[in-house]
Amino acid sequence: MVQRGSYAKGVAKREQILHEALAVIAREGYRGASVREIADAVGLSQAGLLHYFDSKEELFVEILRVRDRVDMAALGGETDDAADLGALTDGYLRIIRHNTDVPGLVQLFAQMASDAADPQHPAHAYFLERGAMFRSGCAAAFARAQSAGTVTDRVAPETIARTLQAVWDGAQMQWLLDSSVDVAGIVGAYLHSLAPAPEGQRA
Amino acid sequence: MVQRGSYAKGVAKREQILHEALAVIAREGYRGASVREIADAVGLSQAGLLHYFDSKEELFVEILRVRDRVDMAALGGETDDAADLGALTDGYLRIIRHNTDVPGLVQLFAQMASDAADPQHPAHAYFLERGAMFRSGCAAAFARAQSAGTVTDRVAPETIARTLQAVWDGAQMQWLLDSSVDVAGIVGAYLHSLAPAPEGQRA
DNA sequence: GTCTATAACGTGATAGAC
DNA sequence: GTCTATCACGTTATAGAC
Repeated sequence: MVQRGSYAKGVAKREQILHEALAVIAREGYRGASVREIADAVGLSQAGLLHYFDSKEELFVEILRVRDRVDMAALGGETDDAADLGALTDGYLRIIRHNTDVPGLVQLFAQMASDAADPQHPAHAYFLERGAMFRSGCAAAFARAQSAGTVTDRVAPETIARTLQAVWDGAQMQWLLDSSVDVAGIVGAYLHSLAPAPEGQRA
Repeated sequence: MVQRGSYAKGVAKREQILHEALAVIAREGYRGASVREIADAVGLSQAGLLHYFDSKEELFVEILRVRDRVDMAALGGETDDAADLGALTDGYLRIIRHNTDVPGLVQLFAQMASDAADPQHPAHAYFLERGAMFRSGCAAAFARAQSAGTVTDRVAPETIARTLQAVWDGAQMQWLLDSSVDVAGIVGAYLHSLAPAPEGQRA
Protein backbone atom coordinates (compact mmCIF):
# COMPACT_ATOMS: atom_id res chain seq x y z
CA MET A 1 0.00 0.00 0.00
CA VAL A 2 2.71 2.42 -0.89
CA GLN A 3 0.51 4.33 -3.30
CA ARG A 4 -2.69 5.05 -1.46
CA GLY A 5 -5.91 6.06 -3.04
CA SER A 6 -5.57 8.75 -5.59
CA TYR A 7 -3.06 7.30 -8.00
CA ALA A 8 -4.63 3.92 -8.57
CA LYS A 9 -8.05 5.46 -8.53
CA GLY A 10 -7.08 8.00 -11.15
CA VAL A 11 -5.83 5.26 -13.42
CA ALA A 12 -9.02 3.29 -13.01
CA LYS A 13 -11.15 6.30 -13.80
CA ARG A 14 -9.03 7.04 -16.80
CA GLU A 15 -9.56 3.50 -17.99
CA GLN A 16 -13.27 3.77 -17.43
CA ILE A 17 -13.42 7.01 -19.39
CA LEU A 18 -11.60 5.39 -22.28
CA HIS A 19 -13.99 2.47 -22.38
CA GLU A 20 -16.98 4.79 -22.31
CA ALA A 21 -15.55 7.01 -25.01
CA LEU A 22 -14.88 3.90 -27.07
CA ALA A 23 -18.45 2.75 -26.70
CA VAL A 24 -19.84 6.17 -27.53
CA ILE A 25 -17.77 6.52 -30.68
CA ALA A 26 -18.58 2.97 -31.74
CA ARG A 27 -22.26 3.62 -31.22
CA GLU A 28 -22.68 7.19 -32.38
CA GLY A 29 -19.89 7.54 -34.86
CA TYR A 30 -17.03 9.94 -35.13
CA ARG A 31 -16.93 12.92 -37.45
CA GLY A 32 -13.95 14.85 -36.25
CA ALA A 33 -15.59 14.91 -32.84
CA SER A 34 -14.33 17.58 -30.46
CA VAL A 35 -13.11 17.00 -26.94
CA ARG A 36 -16.25 18.73 -25.75
CA GLU A 37 -18.51 16.25 -27.49
CA ILE A 38 -16.69 13.27 -26.07
CA ALA A 39 -16.76 14.92 -22.66
CA ASP A 40 -20.52 15.44 -22.86
CA ALA A 41 -20.97 11.86 -23.99
CA VAL A 42 -19.04 10.40 -21.09
CA GLY A 43 -20.64 12.77 -18.60
CA LEU A 44 -17.78 15.11 -17.80
CA SER A 45 -17.04 18.71 -18.61
CA GLN A 46 -14.42 19.36 -21.23
CA ALA A 47 -11.91 20.48 -18.61
CA GLY A 48 -12.78 17.50 -16.46
CA LEU A 49 -11.99 15.14 -19.30
CA LEU A 50 -8.74 16.85 -20.21
CA HIS A 51 -7.69 16.43 -16.61
CA TYR A 52 -6.90 12.83 -17.53
CA PHE A 53 -5.20 13.47 -20.85
CA ASP A 54 -2.53 15.89 -21.91
CA SER A 55 -4.17 16.76 -25.17
CA LYS A 56 -6.90 15.89 -27.56
CA GLU A 57 -4.61 13.74 -29.70
CA GLU A 58 -3.38 11.78 -26.74
CA LEU A 59 -6.97 11.05 -25.80
CA PHE A 60 -7.78 9.69 -29.23
CA VAL A 61 -4.65 7.60 -29.47
CA GLU A 62 -5.48 6.04 -26.14
CA ILE A 63 -8.95 5.22 -27.38
CA LEU A 64 -7.43 3.40 -30.34
CA ARG A 65 -5.06 1.57 -28.02
CA VAL A 66 -7.95 0.41 -25.87
CA ARG A 67 -9.75 -0.77 -28.95
CA ASP A 68 -6.74 -2.82 -29.99
CA ARG A 69 -6.57 -4.38 -26.55
CA VAL A 70 -10.27 -5.17 -26.48
CA ASP A 71 -10.31 -6.60 -30.00
CA MET A 72 -7.22 -8.64 -29.36
CA ALA A 73 -8.77 -10.16 -26.27
CA ALA A 74 -12.13 -10.83 -27.86
CA LEU A 75 -11.25 -11.80 -31.39
CA GLY A 76 -7.55 -12.40 -31.85
CA GLY A 77 -5.55 -15.11 -30.21
CA GLU A 78 -6.73 -18.04 -32.22
CA THR A 79 -5.11 -16.54 -35.30
CA ASP A 80 -1.79 -16.31 -33.55
CA ASP A 81 -1.00 -19.97 -33.71
CA ALA A 82 -2.91 -21.11 -36.76
CA ALA A 83 -0.89 -22.72 -39.53
CA ASP A 84 -3.77 -23.27 -41.90
CA LEU A 85 -4.97 -20.77 -44.50
CA GLY A 86 -8.60 -21.46 -43.68
CA ALA A 87 -8.09 -20.84 -39.98
CA LEU A 88 -6.10 -17.68 -40.63
CA THR A 89 -8.79 -16.42 -42.97
CA ASP A 90 -11.50 -17.14 -40.42
CA GLY A 91 -9.60 -15.19 -37.79
CA TYR A 92 -9.10 -12.11 -39.92
CA LEU A 93 -12.60 -12.14 -41.31
CA ARG A 94 -14.03 -12.28 -37.83
CA ILE A 95 -12.32 -9.02 -36.92
CA ILE A 96 -13.27 -7.44 -40.24
CA ARG A 97 -16.90 -8.36 -39.80
CA HIS A 98 -16.81 -7.02 -36.28
CA ASN A 99 -15.65 -3.67 -37.63
CA THR A 100 -18.87 -3.39 -39.58
CA ASP A 101 -20.61 -2.84 -36.28
CA VAL A 102 -18.37 -0.01 -35.16
CA PRO A 103 -18.08 2.40 -38.08
CA GLY A 104 -17.19 5.28 -35.78
CA LEU A 105 -14.04 3.52 -34.65
CA VAL A 106 -13.06 2.69 -38.20
CA GLN A 107 -13.62 6.31 -39.12
CA LEU A 108 -11.54 7.50 -36.19
CA PHE A 109 -8.79 5.10 -37.15
CA ALA A 110 -8.71 6.24 -40.75
CA GLN A 111 -8.78 9.90 -39.85
CA MET A 112 -6.01 9.57 -37.30
CA ALA A 113 -3.96 7.41 -39.64
CA SER A 114 -3.78 10.10 -42.26
CA ASP A 115 -3.18 12.84 -39.69
CA ALA A 116 -0.39 10.76 -38.21
CA ALA A 117 1.59 10.91 -41.42
CA ASP A 118 3.22 13.92 -39.85
CA PRO A 119 6.15 12.63 -37.75
CA GLN A 120 5.34 15.30 -35.17
CA HIS A 121 1.82 14.02 -34.67
CA PRO A 122 1.27 12.34 -31.29
CA ALA A 123 -0.20 9.28 -33.00
CA HIS A 124 2.72 8.78 -35.36
CA ALA A 125 4.53 6.30 -33.15
CA TYR A 126 1.34 4.44 -32.40
CA PHE A 127 0.65 3.73 -36.05
CA LEU A 128 4.23 2.72 -36.74
CA GLU A 129 4.23 0.31 -33.81
CA ARG A 130 0.82 -1.07 -34.56
CA GLY A 131 1.67 -1.68 -38.20
CA ALA A 132 4.93 -3.39 -37.33
CA MET A 133 3.21 -5.53 -34.72
CA PHE A 134 0.45 -6.55 -37.07
CA ARG A 135 2.84 -7.43 -39.85
CA SER A 136 5.23 -9.42 -37.71
CA GLY A 137 2.46 -11.58 -36.26
CA CYS A 138 0.97 -11.92 -39.69
CA ALA A 139 4.21 -12.81 -41.41
CA ALA A 140 4.97 -15.44 -38.78
CA ALA A 141 1.57 -17.03 -39.24
CA PHE A 142 1.93 -17.12 -43.02
CA ALA A 143 5.42 -18.53 -42.76
CA ARG A 144 3.99 -21.40 -40.72
CA ALA A 145 1.19 -21.84 -43.21
CA GLN A 146 3.70 -21.99 -46.01
CA SER A 147 5.67 -24.68 -44.19
CA ALA A 148 2.46 -26.58 -43.71
CA GLY A 149 1.78 -26.23 -47.40
CA THR A 150 -1.55 -24.44 -47.07
CA VAL A 151 -0.26 -21.15 -48.55
CA THR A 152 1.64 -20.59 -51.77
CA ASP A 153 5.34 -19.98 -51.32
CA ARG A 154 5.61 -17.84 -54.42
CA VAL A 155 5.37 -14.74 -52.21
CA ALA A 156 7.47 -13.93 -49.15
CA PRO A 157 5.55 -13.90 -45.84
CA GLU A 158 6.59 -10.29 -45.19
CA THR A 159 5.18 -9.28 -48.54
CA ILE A 160 1.95 -11.10 -47.81
CA ALA A 161 1.73 -9.30 -44.49
CA ARG A 162 2.29 -5.87 -46.00
CA THR A 163 -0.14 -6.57 -48.79
CA LEU A 164 -2.79 -7.91 -46.46
CA GLN A 165 -2.49 -4.80 -44.34
CA ALA A 166 -2.81 -2.64 -47.44
CA VAL A 167 -5.81 -4.53 -48.82
CA TRP A 168 -7.49 -4.39 -45.45
CA ASP A 169 -6.95 -0.67 -44.87
CA GLY A 170 -7.74 0.19 -48.46
CA ALA A 171 -10.93 -1.84 -48.53
CA GLN A 172 -12.00 -0.27 -45.28
CA MET A 173 -11.55 3.16 -46.83
CA GLN A 174 -13.79 2.13 -49.69
CA TRP A 175 -16.34 0.93 -47.20
CA LEU A 176 -16.27 4.20 -45.25
CA LEU A 177 -17.10 5.97 -48.48
CA ASP A 178 -19.75 3.49 -49.53
CA SER A 179 -21.13 1.17 -46.90
CA SER A 180 -22.28 -1.33 -49.49
CA VAL A 181 -18.65 -2.31 -50.10
CA ASP A 182 -17.91 -5.79 -48.81
CA VAL A 183 -14.61 -5.55 -46.96
CA ALA A 184 -14.66 -9.17 -45.88
CA GLY A 185 -15.34 -10.19 -49.47
CA ILE A 186 -12.35 -8.28 -50.79
CA VAL A 187 -9.92 -9.40 -48.12
CA GLY A 188 -11.34 -12.92 -48.25
CA ALA A 189 -10.75 -13.08 -51.99
CA TYR A 190 -7.19 -11.94 -51.53
CA LEU A 191 -6.52 -14.53 -48.85
CA HIS A 192 -8.18 -17.17 -51.00
CA SER A 193 -5.80 -16.31 -53.83
CA LEU A 194 -2.92 -17.31 -51.56
CA ALA A 195 -3.89 -20.95 -51.74
CA PRO A 196 -1.16 -23.01 -53.37
CA ALA A 197 -1.82 -23.55 -57.08
CA PRO A 198 -3.54 -26.90 -57.53
CA GLU A 199 -1.33 -29.24 -59.52
CA GLY A 200 -2.90 -29.41 -62.93
CA GLN A 201 -4.56 -25.97 -62.94
CA ARG A 202 -4.86 -24.38 -66.38
CA ALA A 203 -3.98 -26.66 -69.24
CA MET B 1 -18.81 36.26 -78.67
CA VAL B 2 -21.85 36.20 -76.51
CA GLN B 3 -19.83 35.92 -73.30
CA ARG B 4 -17.36 38.77 -73.45
CA GLY B 5 -14.29 39.15 -71.34
CA SER B 6 -14.88 38.63 -67.72
CA TYR B 7 -16.40 35.15 -67.68
CA ALA B 8 -13.81 33.39 -69.80
CA LYS B 9 -11.06 35.30 -68.12
CA GLY B 10 -12.30 34.31 -64.69
CA VAL B 11 -12.27 30.69 -65.70
CA ALA B 12 -8.74 30.95 -67.02
CA LYS B 13 -7.50 32.59 -63.85
CA ARG B 14 -9.24 29.96 -61.80
CA GLU B 15 -7.49 27.31 -63.80
CA GLN B 16 -4.17 29.04 -63.34
CA ILE B 17 -4.70 29.27 -59.60
CA LEU B 18 -5.45 25.57 -59.43
CA HIS B 19 -2.31 24.64 -61.31
CA GLU B 20 -0.21 26.85 -59.08
CA ALA B 21 -1.79 25.49 -55.93
CA LEU B 22 -1.16 21.99 -57.23
CA ALA B 23 2.50 22.76 -57.81
CA VAL B 24 2.88 24.37 -54.41
CA ILE B 25 1.33 21.44 -52.58
CA ALA B 26 3.33 18.97 -54.61
CA ARG B 27 6.51 20.85 -53.82
CA GLU B 28 6.01 21.98 -50.27
CA GLY B 29 3.66 19.37 -48.93
CA TYR B 30 0.29 19.58 -47.33
CA ARG B 31 -0.37 19.32 -43.62
CA GLY B 32 -3.93 20.38 -43.28
CA ALA B 33 -2.96 23.59 -45.02
CA SER B 34 -5.34 26.50 -44.57
CA VAL B 35 -6.83 28.60 -47.33
CA ARG B 36 -4.60 31.44 -46.21
CA GLU B 37 -1.45 29.42 -46.74
CA ILE B 38 -2.47 28.39 -50.21
CA ALA B 39 -3.45 31.97 -50.93
CA ASP B 40 -0.05 33.23 -49.84
CA ALA B 41 1.65 30.58 -51.89
CA VAL B 42 -0.17 31.48 -55.07
CA GLY B 43 0.21 35.20 -54.43
CA LEU B 44 -3.32 36.19 -53.50
CA SER B 45 -4.98 37.26 -50.32
CA GLN B 46 -7.22 34.74 -48.62
CA ALA B 47 -10.31 36.64 -49.68
CA GLY B 48 -8.95 37.00 -53.18
CA LEU B 49 -8.52 33.28 -53.49
CA LEU B 50 -11.96 32.49 -52.11
CA HIS B 51 -13.38 34.79 -54.76
CA TYR B 52 -12.90 31.87 -57.15
CA PHE B 53 -14.16 29.09 -54.94
CA ASP B 54 -17.23 28.73 -52.82
CA SER B 55 -15.44 27.13 -49.93
CA LYS B 56 -12.24 25.60 -48.76
CA GLU B 57 -13.40 22.09 -49.51
CA GLU B 58 -14.44 22.98 -53.03
CA LEU B 59 -10.99 24.43 -53.61
CA PHE B 60 -9.26 21.26 -52.50
CA VAL B 61 -11.53 18.97 -54.48
CA GLU B 62 -10.79 21.01 -57.57
CA ILE B 63 -7.09 20.67 -56.93
CA LEU B 64 -7.49 16.90 -56.82
CA ARG B 65 -9.53 17.01 -60.03
CA VAL B 66 -6.79 18.94 -61.77
CA ARG B 67 -4.26 16.43 -60.57
CA ASP B 68 -6.30 13.61 -62.04
CA ARG B 69 -6.51 15.39 -65.35
CA VAL B 70 -2.81 16.16 -65.44
CA ASP B 71 -1.79 12.64 -64.43
CA MET B 72 -4.15 11.09 -66.90
CA ALA B 73 -2.72 13.16 -69.70
CA ALA B 74 0.89 12.59 -68.74
CA LEU B 75 0.90 9.02 -67.53
CA GLY B 76 -2.33 7.21 -68.31
CA GLY B 77 -3.62 6.42 -71.74
CA GLU B 78 -1.31 3.64 -72.65
CA THR B 79 -2.78 1.52 -69.88
CA ASP B 80 -6.25 1.99 -71.26
CA ASP B 81 -5.84 -0.33 -74.17
CA ALA B 82 -3.22 -2.75 -72.92
CA ALA B 83 -4.17 -6.43 -72.83
CA ASP B 84 -0.93 -7.68 -71.39
CA LEU B 85 -0.17 -8.01 -67.68
CA GLY B 86 3.32 -6.62 -68.14
CA ALA B 87 2.07 -3.55 -69.95
CA LEU B 88 -0.67 -2.98 -67.41
CA THR B 89 1.84 -3.29 -64.59
CA ASP B 90 4.20 -0.85 -66.26
CA GLY B 91 1.42 1.68 -66.60
CA TYR B 92 0.32 1.52 -63.00
CA LEU B 93 3.83 1.49 -61.62
CA ARG B 94 4.68 4.58 -63.62
CA ILE B 95 1.93 6.52 -61.87
CA ILE B 96 2.87 5.06 -58.51
CA ARG B 97 6.49 6.02 -58.91
CA HIS B 98 5.46 9.48 -59.99
CA ASN B 99 3.52 9.87 -56.74
CA THR B 100 6.77 9.48 -54.83
CA ASP B 101 7.73 12.90 -56.12
CA VAL B 102 4.57 14.62 -54.92
CA PRO B 103 4.02 13.54 -51.32
CA GLY B 104 1.95 16.61 -50.58
CA LEU B 105 -0.64 15.58 -53.12
CA VAL B 106 -0.76 12.06 -51.80
CA GLN B 107 -1.20 13.45 -48.30
CA LEU B 108 -3.97 15.77 -49.46
CA PHE B 109 -5.67 12.87 -51.20
CA ALA B 110 -5.53 10.63 -48.14
CA GLN B 111 -6.72 13.34 -45.80
CA MET B 112 -9.62 14.32 -48.01
CA ALA B 113 -10.52 10.69 -48.64
CA SER B 114 -11.11 10.03 -44.98
CA ASP B 115 -12.91 13.33 -44.46
CA ALA B 116 -15.11 12.52 -47.42
CA ALA B 117 -16.52 9.47 -45.69
CA ASP B 118 -19.21 11.84 -44.52
CA PRO B 119 -21.89 11.88 -47.24
CA GLN B 120 -22.35 15.60 -46.55
CA HIS B 121 -18.75 16.38 -47.34
CA PRO B 122 -18.22 18.31 -50.59
CA ALA B 123 -15.66 15.76 -51.73
CA HIS B 124 -17.88 12.74 -51.16
CA ALA B 125 -19.19 12.59 -54.71
CA TYR B 126 -15.73 13.15 -56.14
CA PHE B 127 -14.29 10.11 -54.41
CA LEU B 128 -17.23 7.94 -55.34
CA GLU B 129 -16.97 8.92 -58.99
CA ARG B 130 -13.22 8.65 -59.10
CA GLY B 131 -13.25 5.20 -57.52
CA ALA B 132 -15.93 3.97 -59.89
CA MET B 133 -14.08 5.37 -62.87
CA PHE B 134 -10.80 3.83 -61.83
CA ARG B 135 -12.34 0.45 -61.23
CA SER B 136 -14.31 0.32 -64.44
CA GLY B 137 -11.26 1.13 -66.56
CA CYS B 138 -9.23 -1.27 -64.54
CA ALA B 139 -11.71 -4.11 -64.74
CA ALA B 140 -12.04 -3.69 -68.49
CA ALA B 141 -8.28 -3.86 -68.92
CA PHE B 142 -8.00 -6.98 -66.78
CA ALA B 143 -10.89 -8.62 -68.60
CA ARG B 144 -8.98 -8.12 -71.85
CA ALA B 145 -5.82 -9.45 -70.26
CA GLN B 146 -7.69 -12.51 -69.09
CA SER B 147 -9.01 -13.12 -72.59
CA ALA B 148 -5.47 -12.80 -73.88
CA GLY B 149 -4.37 -15.30 -71.27
CA THR B 150 -1.86 -13.04 -69.53
CA VAL B 151 -3.84 -12.82 -66.29
CA THR B 152 -5.26 -15.64 -64.21
CA ASP B 153 -8.99 -16.08 -64.58
CA ARG B 154 -9.44 -17.44 -61.09
CA VAL B 155 -10.50 -13.96 -59.93
CA ALA B 156 -13.22 -11.77 -61.46
CA PRO B 157 -11.95 -8.58 -63.13
CA GLU B 158 -14.14 -6.45 -60.88
CA THR B 159 -12.60 -8.09 -57.85
CA ILE B 160 -9.12 -7.51 -59.20
CA ALA B 161 -9.98 -3.87 -59.75
CA ARG B 162 -11.33 -3.37 -56.24
CA THR B 163 -8.41 -5.19 -54.73
CA LEU B 164 -5.87 -3.28 -56.77
CA GLN B 165 -7.44 -0.03 -55.63
CA ALA B 166 -7.31 -1.21 -52.03
CA VAL B 167 -3.70 -2.38 -52.21
CA TRP B 168 -2.68 0.85 -53.87
CA ASP B 169 -4.42 3.13 -51.39
CA GLY B 170 -3.38 1.04 -48.43
CA ALA B 171 0.24 0.85 -49.47
CA GLN B 172 0.26 4.58 -50.03
CA MET B 173 -0.97 5.08 -46.48
CA GLN B 174 1.90 2.96 -45.21
CA TRP B 175 4.28 5.06 -47.26
CA LEU B 176 2.91 8.33 -45.88
CA LEU B 177 3.65 7.01 -42.42
CA ASP B 178 7.07 5.66 -43.32
CA SER B 179 8.65 6.89 -46.49
CA SER B 180 10.89 3.85 -46.73
CA VAL B 181 7.88 1.75 -47.69
CA ASP B 182 8.05 0.65 -51.31
CA VAL B 183 4.59 1.22 -52.76
CA ALA B 184 5.58 0.14 -56.24
CA GLY B 185 7.09 -3.02 -54.78
CA ILE B 186 3.90 -3.94 -52.95
CA VAL B 187 1.54 -3.20 -55.81
CA GLY B 188 3.99 -4.75 -58.26
CA ALA B 189 4.06 -7.97 -56.24
CA TYR B 190 0.29 -8.07 -56.17
CA LEU B 191 0.06 -7.57 -59.92
CA HIS B 192 2.75 -10.18 -60.44
CA SER B 193 0.71 -12.66 -58.44
CA LEU B 194 -2.05 -12.30 -61.02
CA ALA B 195 0.01 -14.11 -63.63
CA PRO B 196 -1.66 -17.35 -64.69
CA ALA B 197 -0.29 -20.32 -62.75
CA PRO B 198 2.46 -21.93 -64.81
CA GLU B 199 1.49 -25.47 -65.78
CA GLY B 200 3.64 -27.70 -63.63
CA GLN B 201 4.15 -25.31 -60.70
CA ARG B 202 4.43 -27.02 -57.29
CA ALA B 203 4.82 -30.76 -57.40
C1' DG C 1 -11.01 41.42 -59.51
C1' DT C 2 -8.54 42.10 -55.58
C1' DC C 3 -7.65 44.11 -51.49
C1' DT C 4 -8.08 45.23 -46.13
C1' DA C 5 -10.59 44.59 -42.29
C1' DT C 6 -13.42 42.15 -39.57
C1' DA C 7 -17.17 39.27 -38.29
C1' DA C 8 -18.64 34.98 -36.29
C1' DC C 9 -17.46 30.90 -34.63
C1' DG C 10 -15.39 26.76 -32.62
C1' DT C 11 -11.50 25.00 -30.91
C1' DG C 12 -8.10 23.23 -27.25
C1' DA C 13 -6.27 24.59 -23.20
C1' DT C 14 -5.87 26.83 -18.59
C1' DA C 15 -6.92 29.28 -14.07
C1' DG C 16 -8.96 29.02 -10.04
C1' DA C 17 -13.01 28.11 -7.03
C1' DC C 18 -14.94 24.39 -4.52
C1' DG D 1 -11.16 15.49 -8.96
C1' DT D 2 -14.34 18.18 -11.14
C1' DC D 3 -16.49 22.21 -12.11
C1' DT D 4 -17.35 27.12 -14.32
C1' DA D 5 -15.50 30.63 -16.69
C1' DT D 6 -12.54 32.37 -19.80
C1' DC D 7 -8.53 32.88 -22.65
C1' DA D 8 -6.05 32.94 -26.82
C1' DC D 9 -6.02 31.44 -31.13
C1' DG D 10 -6.93 30.09 -35.94
C1' DT D 11 -10.28 29.26 -38.87
C1' DT D 12 -13.59 30.27 -42.93
C1' DA D 13 -16.32 33.51 -44.75
C1' DT D 14 -18.06 38.13 -45.81
C1' DA D 15 -18.56 43.34 -46.29
C1' DG D 16 -17.12 47.06 -48.46
C1' DA D 17 -13.44 50.20 -50.32
C1' DC D 18 -10.83 50.79 -54.42
